[in-house]
Amino acid sequence: MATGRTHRPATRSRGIPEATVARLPLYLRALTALSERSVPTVSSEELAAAAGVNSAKLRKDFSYLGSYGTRGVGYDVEYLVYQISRELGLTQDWPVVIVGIGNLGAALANYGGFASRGFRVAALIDADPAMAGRPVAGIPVQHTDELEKIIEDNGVSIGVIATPAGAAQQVCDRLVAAGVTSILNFAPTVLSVPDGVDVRKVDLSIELQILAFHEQRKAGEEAEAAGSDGSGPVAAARQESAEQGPDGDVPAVMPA
Amino acid sequence: MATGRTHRPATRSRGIPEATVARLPLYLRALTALSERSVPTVSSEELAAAAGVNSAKLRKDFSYLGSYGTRGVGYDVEYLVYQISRELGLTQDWPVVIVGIGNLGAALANYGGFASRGFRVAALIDADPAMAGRPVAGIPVQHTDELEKIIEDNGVSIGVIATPAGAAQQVCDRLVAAGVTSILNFAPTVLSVPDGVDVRKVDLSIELQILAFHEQRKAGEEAEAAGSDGSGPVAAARQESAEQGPDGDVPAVMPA
DNA sequence: AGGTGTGAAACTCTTCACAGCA
DNA sequence: TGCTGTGAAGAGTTTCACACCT
Repeated sequence: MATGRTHRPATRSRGIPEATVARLPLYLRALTALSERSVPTVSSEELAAAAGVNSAKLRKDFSYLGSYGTRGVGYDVEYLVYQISRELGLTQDWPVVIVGIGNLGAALANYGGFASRGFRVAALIDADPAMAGRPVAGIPVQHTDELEKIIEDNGVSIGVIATPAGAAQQVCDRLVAAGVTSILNFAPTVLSVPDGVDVRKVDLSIELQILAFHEQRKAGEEAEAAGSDGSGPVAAARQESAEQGPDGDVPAVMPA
Repeated sequence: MATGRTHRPATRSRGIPEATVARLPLYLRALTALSERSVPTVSSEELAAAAGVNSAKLRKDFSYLGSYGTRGVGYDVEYLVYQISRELGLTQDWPVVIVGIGNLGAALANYGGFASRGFRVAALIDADPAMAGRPVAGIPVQHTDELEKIIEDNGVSIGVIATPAGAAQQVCDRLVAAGVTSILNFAPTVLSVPDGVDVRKVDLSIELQILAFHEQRKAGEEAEAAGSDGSGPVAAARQESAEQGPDGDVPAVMPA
């Protein structure tokens, strides 16, 4: 890793594993659906199925949060929704700005999944003066010149970058300088940020490339398997099938 | 683990770890940039920096592909581009269909990153009859009724779902029935697919929730730290900062 | 010298399997 | 009885550190 020294002696055991954190939103989504159907309790087995994980993993994940279940019964849906929301920090309001209002930025602005969690789109920002003032998803687009003012006035700490790759680092620098400490990056570039700033990235073409890898392997195996196993083509077999591998791992910190 | 493997003692040692596969596109992007600047060779250190990983990891990753470097020198850029492309299956053409042409679907259709890899948008499909015939990114949108025909005529094995959550499973079923074996899902739902079909998902709000978790933790630590360490506010401290955790892990299989 | 390739150690995450409580 | 909570085993991933080649 970069410089660091690793272990943090102190900071106590608030240690929820990253892998667990990444699944909490999944559980939350499943729980919200149950809540809307007024289901009072769920077993780890049922909830795991709804979230698409196995029950042992789910129970282990929840064990990091505390003992919120009842043996012999299961989990109280409403209570769990609250606990997970709190753990994820969704009980507070998070103003976010979206920079780069092309198709993707517009899609993000219109995406209902944000508002339903604690996220509020505080502003849309674009470098194109022609966009300024035009409303997208009911929010008027503002010019990049206003970026710093917007961040400060709204106390924004989370920024979404949906600009072309070429503009991303520059936008990122300005966001960070203005006080943003978490960035969700859709531009296909590695962003360099100072220590203390989190970056997560979503790269559409990377996901497709991973699929292509597996797709190619299937084709190869298929050809190779001709004859080795006489039991029909696809066969039934194990559930589980498609786990999404360790995907991510975005370093985000870049040593000059 | 995606679908397939597992069983089958045979299939020989073509085993590239998932974590490595997930990083190959990152390396490829960095290498492509170097290639465009006509850089002939790179060291693991330089390339790692450009891709945002550390050099030991990069060398280990490449070691799974073979010994493509030269000790004391580094890696030949063009050669590596080719080897990685081949490994990912990008030396062949992958026709893909995008289903659901809202803002997000349109963004995907317009995304240049696809064509520049081996992906070709074979068709855009939407359920809204009013969209039919209208061109998006130069490609006319076709109605959902045509889905099966399009898949078959074009030999499509990769499908992208950008529909609302409610329609996703149905679309998924039709894609699979028509022969698609890899799906990239943008709808916030767990998709149920038969064995042998890969699903990767991208959920915008999940990424934001993970950022919120860390953001909240930062705020907490900051408050808690007041006084414990006299050296200025933010301090240097842990480098580490922004690794994108084990993010993914999409189960994709959903019972009932 | 300079930088790759790689065993081995360290760490993280997942799965097992069962004790223990409602 | 039924299902949670969890120690322990197992699998996968990252990092170390150095032998080895150019």
